[in-house]
Amino acid sequence: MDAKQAESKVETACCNVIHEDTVERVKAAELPVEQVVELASIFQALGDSTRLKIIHALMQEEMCVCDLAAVLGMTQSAVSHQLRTLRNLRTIKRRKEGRIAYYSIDDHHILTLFNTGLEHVSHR
Amino acid sequence: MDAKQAESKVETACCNVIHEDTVERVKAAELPVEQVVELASIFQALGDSTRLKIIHALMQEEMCVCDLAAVLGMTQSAVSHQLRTLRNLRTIKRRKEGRIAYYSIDDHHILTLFNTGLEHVSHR
DNA sequence: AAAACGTATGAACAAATGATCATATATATA
DNA sequence: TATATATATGATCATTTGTTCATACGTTTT
Repeated sequence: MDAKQAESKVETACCNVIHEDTVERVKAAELPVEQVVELASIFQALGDSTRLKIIHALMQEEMCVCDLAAVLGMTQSAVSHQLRTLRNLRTIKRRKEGRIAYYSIDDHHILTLFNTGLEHVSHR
Repeated sequence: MDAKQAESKVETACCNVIHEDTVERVKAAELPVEQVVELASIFQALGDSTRLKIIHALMQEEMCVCDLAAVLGMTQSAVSHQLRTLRNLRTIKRRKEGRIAYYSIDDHHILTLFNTGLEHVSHR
């Protein structure tokens, strides 16, 4: 390996690899990119107070947009936008009855995450 | 209640409350704001691919910044910034040995969240 | 048919975010 | 002491995010 190759080997970092064995082991254990990205998007959906409040509300019972807005003290529009976000991620689902849209939890795995996180916060 | 009061009752929403009993019940079950905010910040920390990769790497073994940068194929600076974010949230901790900084998982509740989420991703 | 109502959505904007670059800090080595 | 190395950090910038406003859409009521 000449100087050029050695240089390119560390082009992504400003410093050299210190523990080659560690790097190799950890690289070998790496998760598929798509999996990490999807995981990140799930956590990101839960990473906002408004959306958490919506989820927690729907954990109690099915609700329409208007009632959610009243509970959260927010604009109907703001709530509707966030409901869309959560629905795109298949976290919640919608049921229409006339002009009223009822939302409820769709993905119940989310509840496990929510409760695990909540327990964590409680036990600080 | 006069017209003025009735109007202020629904000032946050563009529409009227449809199910008063539902709104009351859900309001009664509301979580404390600080708890929701803290919960959101935890999930937000996990809501980024880079940070998830860092956490997953540190789940394997303790690592220094340089090796992490090599594994992630990222700048030392970018990694350092994210490490700071995670450390501020007490998710990871730092051990210094000379000029080398070794990071490792601090909050092991995070691992439960990580694995629960991962399981969720795997099952569709 | 017209008006009222619940909901959805696009545009606009401020705030937050994540990466990069340059540089500072601190420790080790020559 | 001077230099090299590992890490930290402030400034900058492009992108993303969350809310608001205005308005459109679809259903119900009058």
